[in-house]
Amino acid sequence: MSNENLSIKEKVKKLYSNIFEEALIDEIVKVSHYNKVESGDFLIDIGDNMTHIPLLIDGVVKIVRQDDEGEEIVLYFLEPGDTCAISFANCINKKKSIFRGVVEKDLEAVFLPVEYVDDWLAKYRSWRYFIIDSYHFRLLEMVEAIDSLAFLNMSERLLKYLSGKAKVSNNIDLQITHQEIADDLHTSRVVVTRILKQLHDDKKIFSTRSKIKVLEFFK
DNA sequence: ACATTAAGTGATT
DNA sequence: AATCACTTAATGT
Repeated sequence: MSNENLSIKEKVKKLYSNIFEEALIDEIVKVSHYNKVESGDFLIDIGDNMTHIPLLIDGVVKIVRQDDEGEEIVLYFLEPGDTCAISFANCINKKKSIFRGVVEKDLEAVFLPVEYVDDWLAKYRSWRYFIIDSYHFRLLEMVEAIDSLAFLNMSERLLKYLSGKAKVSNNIDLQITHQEIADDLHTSRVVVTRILKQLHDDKKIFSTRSKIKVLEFFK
C-alpha cells in the first residue's frame, strides 16, 4: 500500500511539481484517490453532480457537448497535466455538469474530492494560480471551438480535428472510422468520406479503412 | 464462403 | 453540406 502510495506521489510530482509546492502535492496525494478509467467510459455525463475533480496523469479525455436530441459535438481534449477547469465552478456551486467527458485513451488520474477545492484556493497560492490558469486555457479552447464552427470550412475543421487528435495521442496514426469522425464533428459520414478523399489526394493525410495517418498539421 | 461493417458514389435538395 | 439509395471493398467468423 505504502509502495503504491509512493509511486502515485511520484506520478503526481512528475507532472505537477513545477506548479504546486511540496505541501500541496502531499495533501493532494493524501486526500485524493488514484484511479484508472478505461477508454470509452464516461468520466462525467451531462447532468451529473461533480463529486471529484480529476488531475490527469495519463490518457486523454474528450469533452463533448450534447443537445436535447442527443446530437453531439466535440469541444476539446484534456491531456496529462490538465484538469477540467469548468468542473470547478460545478463543484463550488454544487452545479451539474454541462459537458460530457468521455475517456478517449485509457485514463490515469487522481480524483480530488470537491470539498478541498474551495479551501485550497485560500490556502495555496499555487492552487489559486492553477485554477485561474486552467480556466483561462479552457476559455481560449472554447473560443477556438467557436471560431472553428463559425469561420472554418469543413475541410479545415476536419484537418484541425485530426491534427488535434494526433497531437493529444502523440501518434500521427489514428485508428478511427469516418462515422466516428462525423459524430464528433456533427456532420454526416458521407461528407467526411468525401472530404477525407480530398485531403488524401492533397497528400495531407493517408487514409485506409479505419485508419488515418496525419501528414500535415493544421496551421 | 458468408455476413457484417466501412467506405465510395451519383443524384437530389 | 446533407440525405438517400445503392455499390464496392475490407474484415471477421
